[in-house]
Amino acid sequence: MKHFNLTEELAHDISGADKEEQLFAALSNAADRMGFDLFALAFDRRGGGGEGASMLVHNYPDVWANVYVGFDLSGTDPIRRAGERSMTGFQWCDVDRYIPLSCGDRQLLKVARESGIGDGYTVPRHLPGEASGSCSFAVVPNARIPLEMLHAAEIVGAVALAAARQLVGTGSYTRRAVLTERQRECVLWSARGKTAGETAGILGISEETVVRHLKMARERYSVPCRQMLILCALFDGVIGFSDVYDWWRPL
Amino acid sequence: MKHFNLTEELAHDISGADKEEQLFAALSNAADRMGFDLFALAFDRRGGGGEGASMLVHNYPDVWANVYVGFDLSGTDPIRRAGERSMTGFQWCDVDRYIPLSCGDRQLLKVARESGIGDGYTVPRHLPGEASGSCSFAVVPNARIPLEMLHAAEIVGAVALAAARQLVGTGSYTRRAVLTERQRECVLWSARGKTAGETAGILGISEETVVRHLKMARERYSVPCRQMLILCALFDGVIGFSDVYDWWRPL
DNA sequence: CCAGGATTGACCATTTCTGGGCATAGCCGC
DNA sequence: GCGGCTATGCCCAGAAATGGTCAATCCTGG
Repeated sequence: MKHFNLTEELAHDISGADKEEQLFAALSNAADRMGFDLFALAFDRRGGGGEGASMLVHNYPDVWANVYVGFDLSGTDPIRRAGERSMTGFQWCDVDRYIPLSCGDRQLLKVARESGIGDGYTVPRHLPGEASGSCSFAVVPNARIPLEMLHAAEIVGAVALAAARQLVGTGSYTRRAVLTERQRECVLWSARGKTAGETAGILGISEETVVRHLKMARERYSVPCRQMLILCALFDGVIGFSDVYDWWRPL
Repeated sequence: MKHFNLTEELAHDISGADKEEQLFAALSNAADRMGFDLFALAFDRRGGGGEGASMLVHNYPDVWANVYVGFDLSGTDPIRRAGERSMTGFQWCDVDRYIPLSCGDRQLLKVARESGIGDGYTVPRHLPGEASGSCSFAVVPNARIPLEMLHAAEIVGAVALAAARQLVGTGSYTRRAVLTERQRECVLWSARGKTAGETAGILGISEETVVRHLKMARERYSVPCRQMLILCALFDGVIGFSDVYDWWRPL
């Protein structure tokens, strides 16, 4: 029962944290008790009104933290990208099962290793339209990752993310723009690669009207171009991957 | 170590399932071993258009299943709604911490109880733009919910959802085209809403060259327009939502 | 060494998109 | 009814994207 009780205990500590410092202390203790050297919790809330909030709690080496923040690597971090493709935690050495690694990605991981970060385990969580976050536990280079603790890490990470969500606050969360049915249809066909003219034919309306719908949709999301309109709709779940999937998959 | 080993064992069984029947059997066994009477796993690929876009595996009483499906209660189900607002599993008796319960919601829960479904624990998971799902474990009315097994249920549920994702079909990524680093960068900035000219300034190269990279990238994916190029890159994990996140709702 | 790919740069004609404006009609809530 | 939202249609000017061709440099694998 050792591990089980440990998980309970750590989860309890973490969920009791009501300040960032307490969360740091609890996570620090948790990482240590589970046999990890490092931890990093990142949580981002995206409010519809634009006032987002985020939290970053970690004990990564300063060298790496400075590089990461300085070069704003969070945008291209392959670990973070993999987190968008997994429903469960994953080991970093397995990221290429989730996403392809580019040269730049490998370079980033290499620099991380040189900065004192070895293998790790990341627990990702997403709330569509509201927030995304991840909680990672890692060891120093060449150290053994405590495989028997990954399930504990999964629980502890999840609890930590829930705690972070509480701390960041769900208060003024407002749903973002909603598209009308017609707008949604136009965005969908646009995402499927149709031009305004083709979409007009499909929907049986004038091309000018399709253009108008897309124009209104762009205004709702306050984006200037079609690419971003489609991405916004995708993230909001207004359209889904599977809506578009079969249009380019058959190749 | 009993619970810990049990979790490992059940997780292994479930992740080994490669058919819906095997998943049913594994979940059935898991629920039983953890002290639950009932289980239900629902997985939805966004969009719902194509075949195999969703999965439902459960051993709920027929009475309830018929009512649920017949009246299409999934749309109003408070448990499901709560699942969209939680990053971790939750007990059904705590749903009002996540969402306000309307009279209709309470009525729905009451009918469920009369149909033989007591308290339960639901593990929700979301992948932005791709899928949402939940895995619930429940007991019959007036039975004690195995509180000491909730963490195990969290793990088992997550693993079951990951398995369902594999079965439904979008789980494993297949490498189609690979973009060069430069192409990837151009696609990324394009996804962030930059025009070829702006991207050129950012990358410090000529606009013509950016256009060329995007052209080559489109050819690799055999798509005619920028929208689909970006979607393909997103599908493949070449770029991620987080890569573009902060650009499409900047201020 | 040579073939092939990656990267860079340029030009052109055509299509498409974007941001303005304008107008009619229907529907819903106050 | 009035105001607001939605849907529809049209016009225009300028910006951007697309598809095609040509050419130079650099690097890597055979």
